[in-house]
Amino acid sequence: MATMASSRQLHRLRRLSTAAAAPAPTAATTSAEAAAPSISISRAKSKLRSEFDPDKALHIYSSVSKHYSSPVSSRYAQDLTIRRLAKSRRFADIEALVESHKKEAQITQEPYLCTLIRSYGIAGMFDHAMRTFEQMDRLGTPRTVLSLNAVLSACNASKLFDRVPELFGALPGKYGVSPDRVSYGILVKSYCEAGSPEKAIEVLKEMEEKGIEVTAVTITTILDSLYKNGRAGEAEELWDETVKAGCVLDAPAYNVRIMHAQSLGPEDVKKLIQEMSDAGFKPDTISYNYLMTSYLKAGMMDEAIGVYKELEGNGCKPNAASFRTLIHYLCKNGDYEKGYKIFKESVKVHKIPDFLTLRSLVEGLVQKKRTKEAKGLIRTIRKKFPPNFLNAWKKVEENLGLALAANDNDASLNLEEDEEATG
DNA sequence: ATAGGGTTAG
Repeated sequence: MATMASSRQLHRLRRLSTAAAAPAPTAATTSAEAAAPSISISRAKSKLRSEFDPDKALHIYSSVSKHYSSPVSSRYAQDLTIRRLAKSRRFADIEALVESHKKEAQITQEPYLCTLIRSYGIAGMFDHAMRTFEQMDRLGTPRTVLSLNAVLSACNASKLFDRVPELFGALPGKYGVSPDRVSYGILVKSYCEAGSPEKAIEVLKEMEEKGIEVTAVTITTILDSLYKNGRAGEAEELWDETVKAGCVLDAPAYNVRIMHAQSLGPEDVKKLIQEMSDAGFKPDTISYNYLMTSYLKAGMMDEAIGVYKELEGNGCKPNAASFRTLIHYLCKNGDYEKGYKIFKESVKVHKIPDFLTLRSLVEGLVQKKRTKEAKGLIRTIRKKFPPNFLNAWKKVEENLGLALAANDNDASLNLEEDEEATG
């Protein structure tokens, strides 16, 4: 299974090499919709999380979408379905699905229509998003800044960062809608994503002149971009100016600073977490993950495990990244037994790490002759993962079978037997 | 009811 970071990179590359809206040669059909039984949104969410087959994802989503209640409650399910379909380049199916929603009675409600614009954005189908925005008069949907923001956002989501400033200039006049602080936030994001945080800072000046509030969200976008472009000095400057201007920075803003401090060392991270607390913002899982990671990078494994163990006491829960990072570094350090313990905890809360981490864990366990643990891990993986993951996993198992035959005479990993034993 | 921060290592 691809990691988040690399799949995002792949997505970017893919977008550059293909016309996003070009339909895949698969048949456009939403026939699943007719047959889908009704299920609750929360049930759909949990099913969608583990469903990697886009057809099945579509089926699950369709079964819930007709019970549409509000944009918020179905957003997660909708986004996930679109992402699955887009990843498989099923653009014709996405179009069929989204267009079918334009026939719903709620289409005259702007928030509902915005979810459709959003879906096209997530799929990288910006021209469809734009067309939906333009169709609003015909569909009888009143147009406010909400849909303006939706279409600008879809432009960013489609990675067309250069087009956002252009649309920001043209659309308000053309459609008689004034941009608000969110619109400006989207504009700022586009400059940052295009690698020009200095242009984003100029936007801040324009906002001040026009009396539009600059929020912590907008500042955080720019801080992140400055740090990522190696401009830490300018980031600190912006932070100080923002505080001086009386804008309240919050937990996500602190986390951007902590992200940067992480590369400086655990002491710097600890100091910032303290500063964050003192300022009245509760450090969250993301903050502590940075602390844990900085310990791991410094080879301070016990301290890192300490951070992990204290998460709960600090009112936080480990997330998928906590497990993955911790197990990854424990393996790198040869602490496979400790890694296995953490792995078992990740299974309990349904946050199993990615393929590569699991591979290095099981290989390490076998190498250390912890056959029982290795078998336990393999049993769990077979139960928990979808078939396309298991195809790659099978190769890992096969290689281990060879390694075992060569090094270990009595403990062979007879996987067929194991499979039967667990039923 | 729209805009922000995350995870390995190569």
